[in-house]
Parts: sequence; structure tokens; C-alpha cells
Amino acid sequence: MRTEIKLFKALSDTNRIRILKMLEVRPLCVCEITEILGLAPSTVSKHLSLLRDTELIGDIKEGKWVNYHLQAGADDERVRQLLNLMAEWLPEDKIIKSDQEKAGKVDRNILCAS
Amino acid sequence: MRTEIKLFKALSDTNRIRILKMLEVRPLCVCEITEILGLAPSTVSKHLSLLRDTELIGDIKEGKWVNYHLQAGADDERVRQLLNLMAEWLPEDKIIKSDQEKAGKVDRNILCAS
DNA sequence: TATATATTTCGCCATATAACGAAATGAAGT
DNA sequence: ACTTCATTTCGTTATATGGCGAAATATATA
Repeated sequence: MRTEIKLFKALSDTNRIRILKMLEVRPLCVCEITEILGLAPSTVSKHLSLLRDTELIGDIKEGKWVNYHLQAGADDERVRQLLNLMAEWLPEDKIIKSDQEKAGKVDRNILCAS
Repeated sequence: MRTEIKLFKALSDTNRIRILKMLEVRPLCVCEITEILGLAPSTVSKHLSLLRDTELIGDIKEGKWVNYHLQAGADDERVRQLLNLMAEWLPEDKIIKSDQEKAGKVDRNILCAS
């Protein structure tokens, strides 16, 4: 039952839900997510590593950036099922919609090291 | 997003998952659940009212007992979706299977007021 | 009415969690 | 090698959560 609980805990936080929903738009690096959420980088990093532990997201290094992405094709069926639910949920949420718009627009080259 | 978080939080606890899975067998009263989980009645009551707040379960009074049941036909689609997932999940979990066996056998008239 | 029993509510304690800033790590470019 | 910048790790703090027992509530039965 450990895996299931870990998955539900991962989804039990507003900022982590926001991260998952913005990753529906496209992969993002830590500093882009940090900018959109308005949290400290260390906080965002912790949320991301928690989500990665569940396989809900994965990461790929690209130079000095780490790009995080949804794992829609995860091995674990439970992960896929939950990501499918999340993709249907919250279509009208104002915060989520605003986050997703920002995710479409942010440019890490302008944003980071500002 | 409040509702979604509340639902995931409700599912983020071993004992609440065990309760949901034993209610798949049949409706149960507090003292039956208390016996199976081996927790204090007050603790179980708290778990149950948290689950009821999410509409994952409902309760019906029957004399001095309160029977709790799954709300497979809940108004909220998200609740139905999560209950459907839970019905598929953990089919081989030893604790869950043992709980479900006990849920099939317990008799509140023998059990309670012992 | 009085008693017994099932459940809930309340107050308390221990642990878990989310946040931050500071310091450490790792990769790119000078 | 040195500097810069993205990210992670660590230590701390405030709040949330899950557990219990005692007291309150509600219902059936003597």
C-alpha cells in the first residue's frame, strides 16, 4: 500500500498540483516553475524531487538546466491512471489557467539570471 | 482546487484506505471498523468523519449504530472516479485481504459491548 | 427514570510536512 | 582554473496530522 499512499500524498498539495498542471503545457525547468509559483527555488526543488520519486514526473538534464516533464507513459499503471484523471480535472480553475498561460510564455533565457 | 486536495488528503492515510477497502465488502458500523483496525474508537470516528466530508462515504443511523457505506453513486464525478480506482487497486494486498475477510465475518452483536 | 452501549467531541502530545535562507554541488563559458 | 548561474541539500521553524483518553451525546433497554 506504500506506493498508493505516496502517490496520494504527492497529489495532496496545491503547489504540486499546480506543477503537474503546468507541465501539461510543456516541460519546464526549475527556475521557470519557481517564477510561476512565486516560491523559493529550494522549495520548488523539494516538490519536484517528491513528485519524481513517485514517477509522476521525470527529468532530463540539458546543460545547466534540468527539464521536468510529465510521465504520461509511466511503467506503473496507477501513475498513468492518476495523470489521466489530473488531465481531465480543473479545466476551469483560475490559478491553473493562469499558470498554464504563463508556462506557454516564459522564456528561461530572459527569466533566469535576471 | 480545494475539493481535489481534500480528496487526495483523505486517501493519503493507510487506515482510511483500509476503511474504504473494507467497505467494499459491506457497510460497517464504527465498532466493527474499530475492531478490525485495532485503533481507539475516537480515532476511527475522526477518520470516518473526514471521509464523510469528502462524500467518499456516507452514513445511515440504525438504532444505536451508525452504518458507514461507500458512496459509489456520489454526485461528484471526481469522487466516483477515485472510488473506481480504489476498487481496482490493491487486489493482492495482504492487510487489505485480511481486513476484507474480517469485514465479511464480524458480527456487531457479538463484537461490541464485549 | 436509570443504565448500558455506540458514537462523537475535545484537549493533548508526537510526528510529518511545507516553507525559507544559507551553503554545497554541478555544468558552461571566460 | 575561475566565475557564473541553475539546482540541490541541509538546518530551522511554523503548522498540519494522527494518535489517545476523558468527557459529552444519543439511543435502546431494564
